[in-house]
Amino acid sequence: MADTETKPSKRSREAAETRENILEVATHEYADKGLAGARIDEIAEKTASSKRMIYYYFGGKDELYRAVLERAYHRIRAQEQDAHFENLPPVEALRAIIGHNFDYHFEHPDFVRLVMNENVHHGEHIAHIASMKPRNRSVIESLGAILKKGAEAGVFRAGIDPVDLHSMISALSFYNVSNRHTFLHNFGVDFAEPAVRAKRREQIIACILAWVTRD
Amino acid sequence: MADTETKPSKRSREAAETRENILEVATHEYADKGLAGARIDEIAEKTASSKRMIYYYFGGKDELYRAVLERAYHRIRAQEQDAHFENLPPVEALRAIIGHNFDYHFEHPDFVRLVMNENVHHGEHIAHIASMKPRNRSVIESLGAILKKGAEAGVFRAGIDPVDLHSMISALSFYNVSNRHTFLHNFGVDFAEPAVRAKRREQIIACILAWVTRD
Amino acid sequence: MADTETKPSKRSREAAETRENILEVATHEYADKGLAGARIDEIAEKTASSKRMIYYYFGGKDELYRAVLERAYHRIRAQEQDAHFENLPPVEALRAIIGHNFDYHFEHPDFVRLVMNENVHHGEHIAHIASMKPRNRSVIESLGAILKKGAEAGVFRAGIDPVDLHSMISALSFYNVSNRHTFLHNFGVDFAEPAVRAKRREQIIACILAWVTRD
Amino acid sequence: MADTETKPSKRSREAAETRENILEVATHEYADKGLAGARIDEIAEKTASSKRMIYYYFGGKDELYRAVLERAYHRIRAQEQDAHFENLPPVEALRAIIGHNFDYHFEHPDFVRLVMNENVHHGEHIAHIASMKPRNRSVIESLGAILKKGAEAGVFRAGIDPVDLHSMISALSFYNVSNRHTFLHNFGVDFAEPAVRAKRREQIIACILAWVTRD
DNA sequence: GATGAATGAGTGTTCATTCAT
DNA sequence: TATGAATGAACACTCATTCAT
Repeated sequence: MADTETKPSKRSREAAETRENILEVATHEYADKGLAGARIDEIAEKTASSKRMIYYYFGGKDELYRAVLERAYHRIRAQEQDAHFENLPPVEALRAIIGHNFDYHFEHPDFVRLVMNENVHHGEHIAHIASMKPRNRSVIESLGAILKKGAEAGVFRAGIDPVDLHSMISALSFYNVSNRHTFLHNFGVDFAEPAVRAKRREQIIACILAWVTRD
Repeated sequence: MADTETKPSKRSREAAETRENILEVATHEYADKGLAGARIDEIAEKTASSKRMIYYYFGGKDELYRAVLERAYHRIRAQEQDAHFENLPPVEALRAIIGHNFDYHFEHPDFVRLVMNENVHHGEHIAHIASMKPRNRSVIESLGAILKKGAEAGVFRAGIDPVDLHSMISALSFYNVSNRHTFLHNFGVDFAEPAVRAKRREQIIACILAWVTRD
Repeated sequence: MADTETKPSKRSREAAETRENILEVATHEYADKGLAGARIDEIAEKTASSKRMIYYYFGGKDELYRAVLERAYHRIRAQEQDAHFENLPPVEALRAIIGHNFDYHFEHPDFVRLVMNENVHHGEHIAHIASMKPRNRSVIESLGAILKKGAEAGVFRAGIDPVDLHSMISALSFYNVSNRHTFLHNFGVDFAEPAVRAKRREQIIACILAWVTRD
Repeated sequence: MADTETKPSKRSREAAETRENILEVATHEYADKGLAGARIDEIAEKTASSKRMIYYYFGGKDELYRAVLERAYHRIRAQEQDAHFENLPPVEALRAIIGHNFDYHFEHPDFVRLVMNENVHHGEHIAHIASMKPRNRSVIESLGAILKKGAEAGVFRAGIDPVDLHSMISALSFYNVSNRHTFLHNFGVDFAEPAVRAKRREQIIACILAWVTRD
């Protein structure tokens, strides 16, 4: 029956929901407390299902963490691929990309915190996740195309490595979320405050544009 | 008694050494595994003394962590205060400060990782540490003085908030250490490689200078 | 319906095959790991059918174990009954019986291990299996007949209890399989090695014959 | 101080008692239920101390099992070494050794059951215990000396391998304890009944002597 | 000041079994 | 009859912390 493919059974649909529900809860817990600090019991409790199901679907605490990490990365890459700024003039395209990246970090603190945690663990878990590199490549290619167009148009310096550019954008976007609490305590400025956030957004765009345009 | 200050007894000298030894070991453990991931038993084992001493001197796991965090911050602020670049011309001074900050992060990954961890914990522990703000102020004052001198000299734009400038420098320096592992996995570039590190050092300096200098 | 016996339906034939397949797999698992050590999931996985079928056909882990145990005992008793040595002269008949018993143990380690396991469980499961005693009786009767014939012929001592004789044969045959691993480790001799096995076979026959013939 | 060696502190004496108490309880539990069937919680409960102490002293379930196994073997070998029958005439010495071995098995069913369990586990744990072989050697040497003396005196056959002899004695002694429950169920004879036991003791001695003595 | 022994609450994981389709 | 999903009780093991000497 064609139906079996187009209409998944009620059972399997519910199963997918269970899985997704677990991932959602776990994402928040791991982001909030880190891999070592999160508790399987607590994740299970906040879930619509049970602790047993976590083991049924994911195998264990670490494997669940990896599934969470993979999902988080897939989401940001998917967003990046959805956003097509290549048709804009180079400067506008770069402005848009930086702004988009900046906003994404702010709107997805869980992603930022998962990445922090993964670095705390020396990236040992991300190493086990395949299928990540092809997605990363497209980000770089996109930046590369804009840089090339801008260089040809004489608005950008030539010779800028798109990976370097990406690290600049990423570093400046990441910090606002990753270091929010210590920065607030040390300097009394909360990056999450709307006014501060808007100001920083412009500064970061300006900073990077200044870097790519000046000789 | 004046004696206790001028001639510390053998006992108290040894006590200070024990304390320092514990802090050193604990710094590395907390930096390596995070607060939740670190183990008191493991810290004690790597120490020249015993688990009992940790409780004797610091009270518990969290208190030890706070002592470690405080010590790490004191050290970076001390270094920053030792480095006096105010007498250099503004551009040179800023170059020196950025380079110094960049290098400090690279040479003290434990500090970077402790700060990451503290943010994972929403800065709840740094909040309990007093005596941090005065030290932070001096960093900002130092940058403020340079900005002012540069603006007066016409080389820097006017109206730059030294706190914003500090966040720029910090973000760009921090990222290379904090996100080293995920960046390596995703883009195949290891920030810790000497050539990469040197290149990024120059780019970061260039980027910030481009931002603060007048067009 | 007579049909159900003479022409088993396809369904019931398949059902019998499913049952038998489960028993075969379970026999090996229980023999290998013991009742407590065996895992229903693992048994189900190695089966051509599923975990649900185990519960459908047998009821549960313990009941499956009993079915396995019963089947294993039925098989050895069936073999013993198939082997008719009563027509041989007493000494030859006894030789044949001992040799046959010795070989059976070697060739059916799963049976030996199931019996070991059952004794570990204080024989609580075998107690629930009916229909075992009549079969055991025939072994004893067979030995009794040979002993009687031998005593009458003057080659065996009189007054030997066939149950005692059976326990001698059984003990000497069982040990080679049941204690193979510890004996190998302790004394460096592997009963399963062909040369060792052949030597022991002769010694055991000789030993028991010496016992029944000497005064 | 010499005292520290001759007079162990109260603490360490109590610690040794705790260890020993755990071993005693664990021996019985492992012997009763097997490695897979025994429960750490249950062992802990029957102990004068706690579950945590089991992990403190032994490390885990398997390691505790190994400690139990090692202790059980050390005890039987120690008993064997304490019993000196070498000065008796060969036949009497052998009688004594067999009787002693037979009795030991009856009086130490835990030992027998631990060995059964170890064989269920394919001897994988005993393989990790060092220091067992030298002790085993002395049993064989002892039997070898008796066999030699008996052969020289013309009462025993020449050429009997003491390891073979040991396996005969061991097999016949072991079975009465190891297979007690199934034998009782199958043949209605309880090896543990005093009369049965006494009868089997004599039969086993007679059987082995018949085998080793010259016709 | 220093050490090994002890503890209880918790932490990840596994198990036999049952349910819904 | 057959299958994947679900369950709760139990299980082995770990942790920060305290006690006794």
